[in-house]
Amino acid sequence: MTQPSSTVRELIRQHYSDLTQSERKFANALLENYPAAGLASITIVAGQTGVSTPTIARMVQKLGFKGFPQFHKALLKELQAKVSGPTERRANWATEAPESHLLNRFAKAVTQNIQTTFSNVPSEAFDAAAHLLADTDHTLFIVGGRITHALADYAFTHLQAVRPRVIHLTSSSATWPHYLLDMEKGDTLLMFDIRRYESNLLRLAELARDRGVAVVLITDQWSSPVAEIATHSFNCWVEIPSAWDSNVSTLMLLEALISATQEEAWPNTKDRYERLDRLFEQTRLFRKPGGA
Amino acid sequence: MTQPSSTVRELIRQHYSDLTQSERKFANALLENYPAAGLASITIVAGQTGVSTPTIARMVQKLGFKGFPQFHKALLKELQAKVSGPTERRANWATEAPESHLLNRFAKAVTQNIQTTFSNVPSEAFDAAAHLLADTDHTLFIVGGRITHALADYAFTHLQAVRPRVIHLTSSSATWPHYLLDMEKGDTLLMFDIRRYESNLLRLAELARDRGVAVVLITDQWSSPVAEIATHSFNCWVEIPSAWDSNVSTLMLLEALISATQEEAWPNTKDRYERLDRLFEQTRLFRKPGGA
DNA sequence: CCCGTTCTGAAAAAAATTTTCCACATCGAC
DNA sequence: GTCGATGTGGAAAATTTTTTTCAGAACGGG
Repeated sequence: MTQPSSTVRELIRQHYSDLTQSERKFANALLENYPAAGLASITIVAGQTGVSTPTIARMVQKLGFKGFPQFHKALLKELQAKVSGPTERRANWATEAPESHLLNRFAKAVTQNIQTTFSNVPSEAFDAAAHLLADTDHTLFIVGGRITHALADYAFTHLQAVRPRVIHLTSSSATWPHYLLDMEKGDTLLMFDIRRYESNLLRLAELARDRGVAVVLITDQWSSPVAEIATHSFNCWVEIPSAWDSNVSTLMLLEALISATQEEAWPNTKDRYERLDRLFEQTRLFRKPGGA
Repeated sequence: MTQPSSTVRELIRQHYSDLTQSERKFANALLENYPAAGLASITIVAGQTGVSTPTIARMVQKLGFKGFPQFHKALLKELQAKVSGPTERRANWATEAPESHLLNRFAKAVTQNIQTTFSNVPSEAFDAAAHLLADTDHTLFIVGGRITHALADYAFTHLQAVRPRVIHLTSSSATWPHYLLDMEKGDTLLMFDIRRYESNLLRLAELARDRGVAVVLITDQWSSPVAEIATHSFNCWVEIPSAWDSNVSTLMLLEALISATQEEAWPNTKDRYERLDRLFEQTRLFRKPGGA
């Protein structure tokens, strides 16, 4: 993928690690509004980004251009090439894919799902659920089904960073009795169950409830039977034109919950986060963050 | 500007009868290559059209602009509007939640990420990557990092349903050499690496490439160093106002890739899907679908 | 906590762009 | 064929944009 005459977009990616904070500010702005954000005069571009003109000038030189005018011309050339290429005249400027491409059909369906999902989240239940997830006085158990196993894993990784006493039940239901042994009144069970609902998840939820455990359920728009038992349950719209279901909205709700949990637990867990950061530094397996 | 809300295109049509021969020359050139042909400097624009600078200057004044810079700005503004245009910015997201509720802030940030991500996917590379993932004559390896492990898992679960010969590398890098042993020329490695890029993933990618394996990378907007090596790489916008990154857009791109893969591989794998369905029925662990 | 390095933006200098002015060319009318 | 009106582009003037310079600020390492 290393081509001599690459697009400005590629040039930015290639040189991104060389860029300074202010320069990245412009790089990000340009990538987010490509190529329009780079086609005005250097003065205007700098003003819109909130940096000075020399910063822009220095950056385009790092990208390999002799000066801003050359950079400007390169962007323009790309724009022109796009028009003469596929004869579509009114094509989306920012998007390369034609309207009917799978990418666009997919984006449309998923955006719709996300909107519907969010419109249907009861905010009190959401806040209450976040409160449960942030309760470090009790243990938090997480479990998912066949497909949602990955989501449970994701939830576990993040919540474990936020708070102690988080346990991920492996998806093999044979091991669940062991975990049930340790569940106590006041604990919380975060559960994922989307269609092709799994009966052993329902059984687990029942047993957990009987032990005084609060159940937070993330399910699909048709609601898993676990919803009857759950303390709080949230519906995510998952349907896409495909043989399987999309979990984008599910992940989005999960992330929102994690975010709320973190916000709630922050005073208690800030130190925890910093310790985790230091631990990663020490292992030297991880590079510094890429940007802002 | 007499008409504040009319496009330059419309202005040209409106004033076309007032234009002189040379002026029409530029008008036609602009309409044919809109708006790129008007976004360079007046000198260049004039040169490309084959007329003099005063001609251009007089014409844009006839169109109602004070000068060429104003005309330039108007074109740019139209271009910019296109980017944010197709996205329906919903005024009220969650029906009941107040504007400032975390849910709404979150939805806003993530929607922005998704849009930008999709705008930046090169459709040819996407199709090519789907082709690689659908190639059942070779083995497909999947690997993720610390956080993206869950995404790799998700990808594995779905792709395994679509095609045979899919292998998920556990996130423990100690076991990777074993997998490398079995990698052969023509195989594909699907890799996730978002910031806090992991150096052992880079090493793995290098070794895989050396063995003739195609690397498909899903990374963040700043690009993992693996991108240098990858056959195809895709950038996902992951930034949210939080200490960690959102993987909603990442999952969305992944699902789109899975969807494309499935579409491509369908003739060969339809039977596989039906067999899988029957197997689930037989285990009796799963209930019938809940809805539509 | 200090020092050296790197980064950043205000302002001046340099280089362009845009505009204005004016002479020449073109065209149709008489 | 001459005249007047209109259209056109070369070149200078006015303006703006781009670049350079430099001093202060921010950052990171010891």
